[in-house]
Amino acid sequence: VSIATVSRVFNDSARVSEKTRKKVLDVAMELGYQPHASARSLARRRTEIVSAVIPMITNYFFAEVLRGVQDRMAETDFDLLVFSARTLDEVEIQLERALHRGRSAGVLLFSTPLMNGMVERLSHSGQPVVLVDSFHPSFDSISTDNRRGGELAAEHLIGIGCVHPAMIMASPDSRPASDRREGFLSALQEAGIPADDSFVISSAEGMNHGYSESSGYDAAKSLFATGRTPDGIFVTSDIQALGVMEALRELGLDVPGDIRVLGFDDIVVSKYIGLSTLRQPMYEMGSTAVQKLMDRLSSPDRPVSHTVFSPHLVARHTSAAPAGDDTSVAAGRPA
Amino acid sequence: VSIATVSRVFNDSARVSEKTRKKVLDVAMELGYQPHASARSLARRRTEIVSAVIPMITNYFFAEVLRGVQDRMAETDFDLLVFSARTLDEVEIQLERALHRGRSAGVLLFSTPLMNGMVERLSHSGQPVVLVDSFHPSFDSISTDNRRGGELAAEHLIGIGCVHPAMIMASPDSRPASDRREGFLSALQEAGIPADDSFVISSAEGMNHGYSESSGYDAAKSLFATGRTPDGIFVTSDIQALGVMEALRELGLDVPGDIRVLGFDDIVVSKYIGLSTLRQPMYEMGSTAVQKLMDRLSSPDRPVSHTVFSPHLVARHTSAAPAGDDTSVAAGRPA
DNA sequence: CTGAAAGCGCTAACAA
DNA sequence: TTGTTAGCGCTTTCAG
Repeated sequence: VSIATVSRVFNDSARVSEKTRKKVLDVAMELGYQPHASARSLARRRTEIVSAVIPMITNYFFAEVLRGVQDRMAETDFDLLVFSARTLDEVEIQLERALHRGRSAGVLLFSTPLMNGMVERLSHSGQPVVLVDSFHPSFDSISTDNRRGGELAAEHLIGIGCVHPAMIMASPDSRPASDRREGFLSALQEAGIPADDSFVISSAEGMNHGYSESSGYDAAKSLFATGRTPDGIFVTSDIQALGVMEALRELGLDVPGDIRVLGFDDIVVSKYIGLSTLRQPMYEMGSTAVQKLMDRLSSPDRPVSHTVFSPHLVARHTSAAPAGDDTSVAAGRPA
Repeated sequence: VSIATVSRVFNDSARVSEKTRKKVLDVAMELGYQPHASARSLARRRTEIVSAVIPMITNYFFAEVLRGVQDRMAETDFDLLVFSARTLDEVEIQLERALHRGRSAGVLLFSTPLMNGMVERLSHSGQPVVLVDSFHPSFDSISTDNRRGGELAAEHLIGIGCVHPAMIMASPDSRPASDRREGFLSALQEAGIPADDSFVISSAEGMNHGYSESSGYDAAKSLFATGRTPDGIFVTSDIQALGVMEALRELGLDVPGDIRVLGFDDIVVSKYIGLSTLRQPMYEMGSTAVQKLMDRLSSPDRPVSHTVFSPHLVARHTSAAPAGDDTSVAAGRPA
């Protein structure tokens, strides 16, 4: 019944007899005793908290990734502090808050390009960081092969017979969005379609880097306002695609009859509205990110590692080929 | 340049001259000094963290509520610890974790009926709790008038001419779901439709209390398997309604031509798929919850308070009345 | 294997 | 207005 011994018990120290361990545990249970988190981390000089900094929690993409994060985290003794932001400026503020006062042991930074002094700020903080959905040579990261995603999009659209493809992308400041454009355009050219930037229209900026229903809606409207009449549209996210489809409906265009739509992400609702898309393994991205962070926490000197997932096509109703064409048979409309 | 003085500066104590305050702040800035969170909360005997315990973060309803939580929280010095769970059992585990070791100053408990020993456990923890989307006389709470929601649903369906309404609800264990049923059935009877429980089919239980696309899908399938042919369906959540609509599509039924669908919540995607629904002020529920918690933290002895929001009808495409009928003109399909 | 004692970095009386 | 001092509840040498 000493004090150091209790500490040993709660830290699984080897140097404590089975007998006293049990005694301590019993009494602790009876009294409802639990070691105080703050005192513990003060003494140990480390916390058991990880921070997640997330631009726009509304975005369903993050909801999926978060599930992976939470599930993996539940297996550890760490808790998750969530900081969400609506704009890039807010991300910096929230990141600052996350790094603040040594509250957390490490941070997961989502979909945020590392600007200006952020790299130094992060290194200087001493906290390990893992980048999710972005890249920087100095930090562990998880991302998707967005260029490849763009290529797959172009190939699919061409495969189902589109001859006038177009693309609606999020802000060009979003690296994933511009990588997807690059892959898309290059695959079009590869296929003999003389593609250039006029094939691409960018969502209005602002909130959430253009990844929103409303920016997709606006972009679609302005696309048709220019007089172009594409027969297929690749959109950089499912969430934007929802807005695009709403706009098409208002324009009296039938999907997939008059025009095909292909999104990106494969958020949960996509299945239920029959939206064709390029799937990112969101859940895995989340859980892998946590794993990477745990690995680095336990061995800080390991080399920086980057994991890149490949997107894959999920063809559904909105990109169904004309009857008789079976290029998209693979997935088809669910059931 | 003393130590207590620095503490005073960082705690906005009045008893420090403008001059030294500035000096301290300057030096702190230069050195990048920040008071250590754990040490501070150990000394003060209180943390600046609030825990949110959320069943199934995938559910878009929570994503919306969380936005309200985050926004309000950003105005305080508190950070948010998120614990998500997939089943009710997991909720208990996560709640336990949230109350553990005094990590947080208070907790927000979402959509969870207080079972068995939970009331005592919560009171015993010493941490204030605010219930969101559930009710218990002993704790502050925020909820929606679900019974009224059910009534509104029935009135709307009847208003657009439905004569054989049906309802697909989540698990009967979900209090919001059964309150909605109660309101729904009583309004039907009020209108002269001899309604009883045969009008209602409950989603399969399991994950997330039946609030999921797949459980909506399954329920719709089994509803029609019984041979019933309703001309309108009230579903207890938009998320389930997505599954219901998918099922109807497969059954070859046109919405709203053959049958009308009315959801609950008004999650973001509902607007984009034209789903009629009963809107809960999710954002406000989240921000109000945080406010209530802050209030209680600052004055623990205030009387328990309960806030009840009223749902309101958002009529869209899926409940459009036959041409010529203008009962649902108010909202209509979004421009 | 167990206890004693010295902090971890800060706050909060209490003096000065 | 500022400094001194005694903890907050735990971990961690260092003895025993």
